[in-house]
Amino acid sequence: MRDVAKKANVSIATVSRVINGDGYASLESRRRVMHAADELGYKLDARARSLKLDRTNTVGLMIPDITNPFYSDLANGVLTCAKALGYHVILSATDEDAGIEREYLDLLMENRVDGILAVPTGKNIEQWGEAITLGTQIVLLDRKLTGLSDVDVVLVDNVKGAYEATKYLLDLGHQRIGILCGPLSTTTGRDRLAGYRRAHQDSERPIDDELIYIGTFKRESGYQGAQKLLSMINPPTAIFAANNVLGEATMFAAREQGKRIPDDFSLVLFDDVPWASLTNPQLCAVAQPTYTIGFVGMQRLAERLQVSSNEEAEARETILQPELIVRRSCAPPVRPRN
Amino acid sequence: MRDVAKKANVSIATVSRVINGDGYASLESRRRVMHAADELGYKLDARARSLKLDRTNTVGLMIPDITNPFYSDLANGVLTCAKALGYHVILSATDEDAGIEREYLDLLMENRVDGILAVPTGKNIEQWGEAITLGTQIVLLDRKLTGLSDVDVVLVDNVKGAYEATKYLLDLGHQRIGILCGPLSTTTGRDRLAGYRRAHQDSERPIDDELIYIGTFKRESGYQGAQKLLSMINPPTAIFAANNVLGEATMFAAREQGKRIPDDFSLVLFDDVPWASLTNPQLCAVAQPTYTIGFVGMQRLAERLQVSSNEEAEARETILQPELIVRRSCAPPVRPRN
DNA sequence: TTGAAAGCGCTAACAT
DNA sequence: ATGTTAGCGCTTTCAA
Repeated sequence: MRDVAKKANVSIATVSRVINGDGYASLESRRRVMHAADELGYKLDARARSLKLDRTNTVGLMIPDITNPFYSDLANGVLTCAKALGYHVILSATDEDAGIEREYLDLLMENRVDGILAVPTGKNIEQWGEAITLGTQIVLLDRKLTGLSDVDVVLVDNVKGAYEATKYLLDLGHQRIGILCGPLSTTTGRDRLAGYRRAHQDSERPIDDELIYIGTFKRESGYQGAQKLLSMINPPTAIFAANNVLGEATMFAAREQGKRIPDDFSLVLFDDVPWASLTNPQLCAVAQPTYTIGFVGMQRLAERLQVSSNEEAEARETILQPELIVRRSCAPPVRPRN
Repeated sequence: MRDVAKKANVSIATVSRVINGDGYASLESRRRVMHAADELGYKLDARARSLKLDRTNTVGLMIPDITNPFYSDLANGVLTCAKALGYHVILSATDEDAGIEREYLDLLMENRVDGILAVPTGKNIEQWGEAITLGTQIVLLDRKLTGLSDVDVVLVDNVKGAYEATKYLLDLGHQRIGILCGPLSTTTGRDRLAGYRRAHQDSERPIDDELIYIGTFKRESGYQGAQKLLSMINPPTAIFAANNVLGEATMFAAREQGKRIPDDFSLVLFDDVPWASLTNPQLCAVAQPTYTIGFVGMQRLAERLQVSSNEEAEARETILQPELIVRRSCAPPVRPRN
């Protein structure tokens, strides 16, 4: 900047003004500065500016796994909205690991991002609380953090989605419905299980606890869970997989055991995927407004940042609606048991 | 930091030393500083530090589309390696748009990222050249930039992959093989077409130019291209889709036209996807070491950053091998024509 | 072992 | 319309 100023025969203040299109500057200075700037290949230093202005125009985004289409679609929503609003985003993948999550949280705070969007692991409630206390602007996506009010959150009605999926299976006549569930440290894990339970209650059907497999949201867990359920002496006639990865894993497990869908058992996923209608059979799933979660989350965060210095904006909870997409992977049980 | 110093009754220099575990500091000061620091909820300011140290430990990553499993897997490789090496990454999606790419390039440079990893659109050769001239450390992924030597690049042997896919179809007896190709502004577009051509030459089969559909790597393009090819009077008996999205779109187009795979036409994709073996039929594809491209790319960049100030490290080109995965979507043509 | 002070590149208040 | 200057939070040389 000094160099540009020298070359253009003006002060660095003028250079600053020209660069920012801000204050006054004569046409002549403007021309000279511009010229000198690209002669020298000058690029503004965003760090220095942010140090002065106390804002980085950067937000942090933490998701469990970028290769899961749910999260990558969600991230896409964030990126798109962020771009429109002039923010850029530092992305980090936590792999559902509490340690990694803490590490990234620190990192983002050290970089003084303007705000953070996160699908939290659920295992660092205290740290998140601390971050909020320190004044960090946070919007949670997809999952809540129990005990942490005071945070904006954008999510889907998981109880409802799971309820409808389970109800659909029950109405088809299934008596033994297995569930491949995520960790109970997450609200998505808990709520989807709750929906499953409530549907049974409302239909006055008992639940065999053997049919509830609680693991993680990852492939291996789904695979093991599906194997276990499918090889029971009295196996379920339907399986509800609590996310897309678990559902995919179930398909593989079924193939290996030579089980046919929906002949041998019906399958519903929570979380639809683009290729669900290309599989054999086409997959019945609870669709979520994935992209929207990210997009709206970024909007909320931006709104918070506008009023930041004002009084504490009170926490808002945005709940989006899931939708059951019926496809061919579900059918009445062949040998219904009573 | 000043506050911490005050509270601990030491100078800010000492605080700095303690925080960095660097220089000398008495056990007593160390203790006092640590105490004061977390009493006050002190967090180092990475921006200020980077300003001083002239390095940000941040790299930029530019990919066309995060929802494409190829790029998200690649990004995953980058993230994983970056984490291991202590870098964090600013992610941006260009949507194959030259303007957006330029914008992000500027942004990353303004933020003084230590280096940039990019799957370039191919439309901003000049800007990339300029960035390099200005001393930015760059590693290109998946695609080269013609006319730009001097850049590290990590990619797959696209000619070979396309050659093998096409050869496989030719050997099955197909005489009319359609190709859904990406933009020729990208080396992936050009090279995959080149492989297709060379396979024909080597087998001494003519190519009907009507069968070559050059579009973009996006869904709509694939859909239109597939529709066009499939509704020809003398349609191809096989289609080679130059990426996974194009292949997926072809499946949808085929379904709408009531065409069966592989009965009515065979299908091969460039770029395997996780669910390729769950579709009906299972999809034959050219698999790429996607994650590795990202991982190795980040490694290369880190290596460059180590020697940066030394003499110019000369550009290295890393070429990984693709592999044809034979699955059920290919079969001999039903009515081979001569 | 510790402190004082310069300077990284920028913006903005103030002075001209 | 333009220039001078303080200061954002940090590291590091130099001196004590």
